[in-house]
Amino acid sequence: MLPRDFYNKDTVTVARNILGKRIVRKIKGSVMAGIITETEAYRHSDDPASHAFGKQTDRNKVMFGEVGHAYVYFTYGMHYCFNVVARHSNIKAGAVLIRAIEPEKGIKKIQKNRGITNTKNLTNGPAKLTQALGITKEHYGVDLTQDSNLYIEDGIKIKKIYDSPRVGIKKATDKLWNFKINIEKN
DNA sequence: GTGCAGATCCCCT
DNA sequence: GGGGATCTGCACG
Repeated sequence: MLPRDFYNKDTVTVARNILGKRIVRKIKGSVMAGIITETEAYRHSDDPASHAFGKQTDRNKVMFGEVGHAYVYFTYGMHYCFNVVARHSNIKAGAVLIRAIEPEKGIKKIQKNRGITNTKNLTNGPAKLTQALGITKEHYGVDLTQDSNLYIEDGIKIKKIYDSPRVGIKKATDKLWNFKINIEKN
């Protein structure tokens, strides 16, 4: 697993550094894993698009807690999104949204969870990958630096990172806090 | 290939 | 009571 201090840096820095790392998910003996290919940074008082922009609430409290834990939230009435709490210690809250992964292990299980068999659209979206890996609100607050049924470990080396505006938000669209890599050309 | 409507729950005001 | 860090299917052409 990645150590705790990997997440104890500026949220934007962690969002870049975590590209190419591997998410591992274990369910009853079967193992799924994938390489992180797209992320977004969400910070605190300087980021109106962040769930932690305002005060601390029951929903966002994990973003104010210890780094390296999972922040899972439910949205649009049917989807879960998966974040990792990460911030420099002089900032109160922050998290990195995992938007896409490249499937490596357990593709059959992933296809079953998604209910489709094609390989392109399996995990290329924030709600798709949570469905694919079976991540739900039961993972809210889970420590990702411990060996459990969900954690993050070192992965592959990265060459080029592409910076873009974040997706699906209406505030702070000037910030280029969406980061992705191209595995094919890596 | 593009674009839009519908699904449908939880949290915050 | 309103809107959201989304995905899918269907319509159109």
